[in-house]
Amino acid sequence: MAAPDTATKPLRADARRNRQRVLDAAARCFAKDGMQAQMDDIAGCAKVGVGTVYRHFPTKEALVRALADDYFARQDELARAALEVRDPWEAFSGYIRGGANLLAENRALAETAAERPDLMQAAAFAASTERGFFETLETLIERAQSAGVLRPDFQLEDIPSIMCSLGSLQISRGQYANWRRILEMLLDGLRAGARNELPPPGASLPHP
Amino acid sequence: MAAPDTATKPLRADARRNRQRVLDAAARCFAKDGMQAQMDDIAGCAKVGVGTVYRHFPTKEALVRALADDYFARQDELARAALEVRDPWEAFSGYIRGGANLLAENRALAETAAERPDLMQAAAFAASTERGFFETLETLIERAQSAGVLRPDFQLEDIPSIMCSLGSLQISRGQYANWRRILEMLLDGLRAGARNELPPPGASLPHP
DNA sequence: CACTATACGGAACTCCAACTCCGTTTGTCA
DNA sequence: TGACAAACGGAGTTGGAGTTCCGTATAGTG
Repeated sequence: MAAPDTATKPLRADARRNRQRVLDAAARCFAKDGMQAQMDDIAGCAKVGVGTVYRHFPTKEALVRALADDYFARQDELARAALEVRDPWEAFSGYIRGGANLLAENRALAETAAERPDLMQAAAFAASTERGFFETLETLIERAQSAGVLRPDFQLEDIPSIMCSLGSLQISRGQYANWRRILEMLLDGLRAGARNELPPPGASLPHP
Repeated sequence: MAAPDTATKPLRADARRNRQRVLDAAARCFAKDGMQAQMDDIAGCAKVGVGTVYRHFPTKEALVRALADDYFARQDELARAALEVRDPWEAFSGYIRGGANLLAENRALAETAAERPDLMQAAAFAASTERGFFETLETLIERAQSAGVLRPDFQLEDIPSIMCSLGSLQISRGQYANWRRILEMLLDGLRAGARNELPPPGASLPHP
């Protein structure tokens, strides 16, 4: 899936510059208006014709996808940075907070997470550098669980769900201003020792 | 805000029947396809012409609003029923579970909660019977907090946010199948005794 | 300084989904 | 049962947003 011919030829200088302007404009417009943002507006915002937008990104979806790639590259950075944090709970919860903040800044991606999880998932897998993004998350989870600070029944798949949940509170800028409170309450529920913990999913014994 | 002239004239028998068929069809279509559902499809599903749909509901939004009214009437019922439950935690958490299930059954309302909270709020206020819906929720919260089973910093406004969050996981039927797990973990975080509780919002002293 | 491939701009096109209109049908009531 | 207001059906209209097309402009090259 990695680009088979990334070296298809270096872009002309103006083309490279415009491509970036379009990306920046798209980020701004999508952050502000969500998927409502219109291609013409993005073009205008980038001070470029619509045609130029379409030369670089053949469809609106392709443009969103490009932003999603960028987003997951940052998520990946956050997760890696969290690996450096000593305290396993701070590492885990710090990543969750940071990731949620990142999503909170882009309304269109919050919408996409709810409506097109497939697209987000594809972008998430593409974000992998040498070590996969999800593997990094898995490590954060395992560390926190081994340290006994994260409930043992927490699973990797819970992370996208949590992000999507919190993201949905961002779609309507203004209402639901309390999303951080909700997140903190949820985090309290994720700590080991919360009432209704179940045994970890696939294991009946701890590591021998 | 209650209908000023509900008695504008009794509908003709066929009109009354068709109105109901449209509502039923809309409920089905919106539940299945979310806001993507098309007016023509709804008409077809109700075995009725589009014109008939529009005679009863002048816009798509009006149709959604009618469903939202119905939805909040049920939410109201749930909340009242919860008042009858002895155990204050069961009452509170039972309502939350029931309410989330209700929203989970209607994709379009889950989308609307995220995108048009204003519309949902209006419908929620309209749901009031003699006792307001939100007052009932407030009572559930206070009872649980007085009993020391719900964290004292939990607020009424957290309920719509929680519903919206969980609802967003329903928008893409299929992905995010773990929403009930997320809810249970969140509920664990809502119980009194969770780590990072803050003092209740407006009070520095308990009731004297 | 030509010359050409590459890129640009934005008017025009297309498609789709909400909504309208009007000729036809049907319930109601005297 | 006849008359008429109320309701119906669905082809057609409208508007809006994504996408295309092509004449013009410009970066890169010999």
